[in-house]
Amino acid sequence: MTDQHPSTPDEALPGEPSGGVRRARAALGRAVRSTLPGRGEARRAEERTLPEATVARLAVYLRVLSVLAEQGVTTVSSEELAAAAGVNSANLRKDLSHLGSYGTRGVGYEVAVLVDRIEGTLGLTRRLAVALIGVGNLGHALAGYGGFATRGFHIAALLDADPARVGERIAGLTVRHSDELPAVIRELDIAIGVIATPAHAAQDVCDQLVACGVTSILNFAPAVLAVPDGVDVRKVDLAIELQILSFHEQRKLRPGGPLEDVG
Amino acid sequence: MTDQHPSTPDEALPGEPSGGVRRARAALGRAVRSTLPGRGEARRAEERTLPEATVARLAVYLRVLSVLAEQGVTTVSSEELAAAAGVNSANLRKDLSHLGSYGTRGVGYEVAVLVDRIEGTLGLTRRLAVALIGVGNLGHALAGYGGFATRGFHIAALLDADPARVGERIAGLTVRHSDELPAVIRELDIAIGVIATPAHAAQDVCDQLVACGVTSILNFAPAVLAVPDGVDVRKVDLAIELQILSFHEQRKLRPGGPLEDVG
DNA sequence: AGTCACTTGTGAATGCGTTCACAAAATCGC
DNA sequence: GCGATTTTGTGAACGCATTCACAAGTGACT
Repeated sequence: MTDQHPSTPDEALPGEPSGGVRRARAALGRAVRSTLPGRGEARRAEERTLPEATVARLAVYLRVLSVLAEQGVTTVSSEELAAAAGVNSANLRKDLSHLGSYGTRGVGYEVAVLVDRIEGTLGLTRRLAVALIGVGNLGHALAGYGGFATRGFHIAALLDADPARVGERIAGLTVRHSDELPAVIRELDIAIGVIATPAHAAQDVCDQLVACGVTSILNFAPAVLAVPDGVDVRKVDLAIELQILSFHEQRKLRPGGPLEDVG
Repeated sequence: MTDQHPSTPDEALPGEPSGGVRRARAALGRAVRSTLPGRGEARRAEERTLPEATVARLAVYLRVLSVLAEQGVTTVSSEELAAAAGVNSANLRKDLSHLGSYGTRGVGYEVAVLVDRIEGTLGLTRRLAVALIGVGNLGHALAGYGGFATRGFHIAALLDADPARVGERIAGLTVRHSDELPAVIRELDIAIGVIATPAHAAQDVCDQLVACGVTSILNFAPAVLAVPDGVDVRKVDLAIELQILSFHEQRKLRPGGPLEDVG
């Protein structure tokens, strides 16, 4: 049935559902107060609260737009862009309208403008420093993964608790011991922590990150992390993704499925 | 939003059996309700369509329950389980109620029963065969990643388009050439395809998988896949996860952020 | 200028998912 | 047996997200 599952959580997942960002807010309606200066600025819209689902899709649009830009496309309609991103065009338009009015009726959107706006919105104009903790099987791959560096991020430090791994050079970086985490965070101004440790170590590492002021964490360990309010955790869990697929796989085989309606 | 419990350090840390959660009550009562459904109709519920978000969470509950089971916990309340899984307890109860009525009022849920029900629902009783296409940086790590095999899955084949990689042995498997994909799928009864190729190759591989009858795909390539109805695609995109964190990171710095609530 | 074809931006409608709140079990103590 | 206590299961309320549908803006062409 479903073409494509959104994340989540989210997405969620889990994440949204997927996961999804666990963010704690003061739980009361719309904590959007802010400076509230009369009505003036039209560009205020870009900064205010964006629906979580929209943020996730903006990143997708950005990727598609980059490809289009490379191909020399300068203008794109919501219909085209939505198709390429695998979403409904009305949905896309509403997403973009949250950033302000950057399209031209009858024409479409200028690719370059859109790229700029989205990058600005996602805060990709400055490169955030990422620390990767856990240089095992998966962490090793992540360290070398080009996709990280391509846009807006750079891995600034690798850490591991295993003394045997400390000193190893991976992707131009030397692995340091986990004990140095606080120092590393301060020295390198780490904004994002990526946890790729075994599950049993994840909460510990997480606590350390939080204690050192890191408020954005990407967790690859198969564990549920508890964090205080104000800390964002996103979870990537391979086993869970497979299990979700397994569920649908099973459903396809079963009687009573989409095509069968017993009387 | 999602009500994440502030870092209660003694919550349910895997390594820490510190008092609290551990509950070892004797498993008596009507332990064997499952064979003789008291109300008769409970069987039906397990097959009906489950909300997508619920499926994703079931996988999380399963993981938490496994940890509890290892610790010798036999009974758990929705409140406890929800806390350990990072969700609202009413949400959890509703999720579980979709599988039927397997709790006992005034007592809670039997861990073992719940594990069984969830595994059954997710179709984890049979091990599905997974083919991994693309044995580059990330694919290599996935092949060796223990988390895959741990429950319900086994990687049955590795493939790559690069002749230089064909023949290499990874995690007990020999890498075969992508051209053999159709043969591999038939021979090994592949149910799930995992794509870990570069972005430009992903759609091609996807099309081949679909053409060979695979209807469940996990995509690690940074590309949007187009698939026909009836095919499930789940996407794991590291760059997008980081960009979402980046957005929230930026928001925290801005005036009007969550911490600025003073009059 | 006027018409036509096209596309954005957005109110309204709909659907989905989460949370609340409470009645209905179940157990325990007496 | 009965009331106190606990906890499930669920109807109802709520909030967020998606989709629909269309008015309004734009350019092209005559």
